[in-house]
Amino acid sequence: MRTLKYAILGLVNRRSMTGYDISKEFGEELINFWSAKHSQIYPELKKLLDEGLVEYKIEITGDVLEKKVYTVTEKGRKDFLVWLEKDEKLEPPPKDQFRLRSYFSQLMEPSVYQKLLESQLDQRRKKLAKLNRLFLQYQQVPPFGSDKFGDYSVLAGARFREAAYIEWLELCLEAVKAEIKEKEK
Amino acid sequence: MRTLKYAILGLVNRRSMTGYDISKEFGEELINFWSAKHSQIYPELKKLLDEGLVEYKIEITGDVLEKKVYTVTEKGRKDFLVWLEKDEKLEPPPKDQFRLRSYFSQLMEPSVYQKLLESQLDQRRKKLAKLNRLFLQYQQVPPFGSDKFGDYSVLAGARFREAAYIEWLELCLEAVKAEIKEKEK
DNA sequence: TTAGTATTGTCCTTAAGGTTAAATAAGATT
DNA sequence: AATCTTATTTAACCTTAAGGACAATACTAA
Repeated sequence: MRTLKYAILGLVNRRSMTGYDISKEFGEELINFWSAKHSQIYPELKKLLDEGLVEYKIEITGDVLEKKVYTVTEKGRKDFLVWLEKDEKLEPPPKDQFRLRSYFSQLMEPSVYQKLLESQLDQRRKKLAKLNRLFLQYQQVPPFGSDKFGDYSVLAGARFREAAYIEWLELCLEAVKAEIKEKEK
Repeated sequence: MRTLKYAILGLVNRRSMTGYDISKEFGEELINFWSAKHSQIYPELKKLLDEGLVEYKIEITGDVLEKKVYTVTEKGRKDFLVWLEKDEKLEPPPKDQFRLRSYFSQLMEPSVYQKLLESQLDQRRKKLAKLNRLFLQYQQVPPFGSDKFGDYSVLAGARFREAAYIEWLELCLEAVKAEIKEKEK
């Protein structure tokens, strides 16, 4: 369903930007639920251009470096809004390699699985701590309609998600530890 | 990293099965964190065969219908175990269309976003209820190493995930409702 | 002057997923 | 007994998504 199309359209709708800027955006807040390499972005921008959904002006940085600054067209804005307001069915649950490993975990030595779990936990906790630090910026929920609401909302969502993942890992870890104790008897 | 390869190898390692059986497995517990269409499975099986990681025997159903029953080879089992025990860095967060919409939600009328949120909530709650029903089967945590541990673990994980998603949706809904009330004044 | 950042792009491979086709089997119905 | 439906089984074909590798040039600040 070409979702990248709408991610880009949405970003360019906020403010004019270059392909490089878009690329950077995917490395900031968006990274918690969307990403794309520049090798996807540039071809997609070209496509949007062909479809008349965006247009660009060339700006010169320094002496010669040409930047293509993209702006959304009226057609593009409409197209984006139609997508934005669409009520869709749930997507299939995301693929998750670690869950796949856990599904087959009985084939490992408990101590090996324990190590994997601890490594995951460590990484997830660090990630959550980072999200929490970002979250501190918000003294209160920014009002819906304000610039900050989107950022706040997805950040809050990412925190819930990570916290839930950690809960799950802890549960698994408990079970493995119990097993190891059992064995020692 | 050809994760489908390992998903299939893991399944076939449990018990011999046909492509069709594998296909069905992806529609059951696995569906909470992995899936694949048969149009991916058959080519992958052929590849695994070429690599000597699986082999098959033909069984006849009825008079003529040939079933290819796949079994993992020793080489395949080793390959699978190496993957299984690998400690990997976190994957990038999964793409999520609804989060993307939320990120841009300020561009919608609050009432429109409210409808979207309520629809998502409805669907997620139904899904969680289904997971909870399945979860009732387990009186207690099955011991690690037992057949059921994998099933239990990923089911528990799916419950945490859905519950967290619902929490997030509720938080968003609160914010939008507050905004609507504010406006009415 | 050199290292790092900015900027735009192509090419190639694999992964993913949808559509269609085609044949047989098994069970239910008329 | 004939027929209808649903499940089983394998497979080709096509499109999009994703991500890594390669390439080239320009600007900025230490």
